[in-house]
Amino acid sequence: MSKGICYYCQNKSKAAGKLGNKELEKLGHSCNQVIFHKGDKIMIQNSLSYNIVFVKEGLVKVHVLGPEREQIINILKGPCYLGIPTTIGAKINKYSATAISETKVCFIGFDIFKEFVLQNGEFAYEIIIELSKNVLFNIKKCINQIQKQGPGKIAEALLYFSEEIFDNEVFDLPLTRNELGDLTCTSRETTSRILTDFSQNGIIKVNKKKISILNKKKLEKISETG
DNA sequence: GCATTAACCACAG
DNA sequence: CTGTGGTTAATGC
Repeated sequence: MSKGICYYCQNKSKAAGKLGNKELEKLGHSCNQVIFHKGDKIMIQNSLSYNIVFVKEGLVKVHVLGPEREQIINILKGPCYLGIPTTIGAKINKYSATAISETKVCFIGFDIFKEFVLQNGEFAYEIIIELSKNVLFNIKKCINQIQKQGPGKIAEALLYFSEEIFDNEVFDLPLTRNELGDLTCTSRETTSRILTDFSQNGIIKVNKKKISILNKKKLEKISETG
C-alpha cells in the first residue's frame, strides 16, 4: 500500500490518468475516499468548500435550493468530478450533492489539485475538457427547459437516463415523481400525467419506478419538437 | 371568445 | 409517494 490508493485506483479520472507515478502517490496522500449511501449528503449548499470532489462510482443528484423551490441541476454518474466550479469559483458551495445510489467519492485537497493543474498541462487540459463539456451540457439543458413544454422535457429526461446513465431501454428511475419534476421544471402532477399519457400511447411502459422505453423514435420526436 | 397548457389544490389509495 | 379530477391563469389563435 505504500504507493497509496490512487496509484491502484481503477476508476481514475481521465485527468488523473495523465499523472505520473510520483504524482499519483502524492495524490493518494491527499485524497480521502468515502462511501455514501442513498440519500446521504455529499456536499451541502452554503457550507465552506475546501475540497475537489470526485465521484468514483455511483449516481449523484446535484441540486440547489432556489428562492421558490428545490431545483435539480443534473444527475451525474461516476467517474466524474463534482465540485470543481464551486471549489475554485467560490468560497462556499453553490449547490448541494446527494447520493441517489451507493456511491464512492474521493475528496481531494485543493492544494494538491492546484499543484497538478499548474505543473501538469495534460492533467489541466483534461480538466478543461470536462468543465467545457459541463458548460455545453448546461447550455443545452437551459434551452430545453425554457423552450420545451412538458412532454418534451420529460421525454428528454427519460432519454437522458436511458442513454447516458443506464445505457438501457429499461431502467429503474432513481428519482421520485416529485424529483423528476424538480429536474424538469414541472410540477409533480404534470410529471405524473405525462408519464401516464406516454404509457397510454404505448411510448413507454411504467411500473412504479421501472420504466421501459417501447417506442424510442417517438420519444425522441417528442423530445426534439418540445 | 375558444383552445391549449400547466400550476395549484384537494383527496384517495 | 402517486394518480386524478376540478379550478384557474396565462397565452395564442
